[in-house]
Amino acid sequence: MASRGLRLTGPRQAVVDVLVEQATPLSVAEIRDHLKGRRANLVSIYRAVNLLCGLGLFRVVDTAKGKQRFELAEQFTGHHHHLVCEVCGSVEDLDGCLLEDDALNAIRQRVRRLRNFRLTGHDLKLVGVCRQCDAG
Amino acid sequence: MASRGLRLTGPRQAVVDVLVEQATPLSVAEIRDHLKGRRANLVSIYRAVNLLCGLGLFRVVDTAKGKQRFELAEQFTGHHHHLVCEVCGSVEDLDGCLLEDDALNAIRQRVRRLRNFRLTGHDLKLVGVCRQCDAG
DNA sequence: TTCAATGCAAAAAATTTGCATCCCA
DNA sequence: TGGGATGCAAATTTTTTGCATTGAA
Repeated sequence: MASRGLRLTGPRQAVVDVLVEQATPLSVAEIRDHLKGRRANLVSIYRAVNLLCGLGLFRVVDTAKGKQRFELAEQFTGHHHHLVCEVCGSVEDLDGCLLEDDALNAIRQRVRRLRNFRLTGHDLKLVGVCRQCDAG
Repeated sequence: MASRGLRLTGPRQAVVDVLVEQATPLSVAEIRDHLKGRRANLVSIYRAVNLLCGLGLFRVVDTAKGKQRFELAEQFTGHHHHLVCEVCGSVEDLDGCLLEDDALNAIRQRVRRLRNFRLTGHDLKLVGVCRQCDAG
């Protein structure tokens, strides 16, 4: 960070630590709720996640209803998918990839030719009902 | 709708028509911008899309930054994936499914056993750069 | 010691709710 | 004509911005 004239400050370190500890994508409000003792203004959390997304260290995950969640970039967590509960909105990670390389390469070429779309990645959301909601 | 004591009113019909015409998921604001002549208050659009989602006729698509987009349910459009531009946020539909039935069934059983998660569907977002943004 | 980062307040954007009026069935 | 739906206004929620002060390097 220093190389870009940026500083590793208390609030930023706290936000990073929370996302490292939690294995699941968190909203800004959830990050604040997990700070426990350490302090960081909500505004600073917003600025931190946006900065870190821009640096490629965090990633936005669109899973919640109209709320953005954030997680560590794939270079840290490895590629994975998400189990999203359609009842309560909870999110669990599922390591590994369900898409075959062959299928992915085929689609990459297809959308390139047909739509001039340059595929750079993908995001698979597995929707269903989680343990808690299925029981209740 | 009548069977449930609901009414097919002007604004509701207008919202449905817009989503039928457009082949891509639209936010509430985008729906309003496509009304062209017909009138519907922004609040009524919110209430309409929420009602129709509840009835299973519309579907929420989490693609935009902190905004929800809506499209017709799969029973009308058929199962498909989305090409999402990471630069401008535009969304295109891509018909068909990239996931093999075998892979899907395997994962359904796996998450059932390991996580007690009951899989009901999935959502694949193909991320990349669209024609316009790649050119500019 | 300097300039980026913070925190407060306030603005902006997105969504929901209350209530009197309207209008579809 | 009655009860659901609309529209306006106002309240909530989520996110961003302005600015004086603070603090990491």
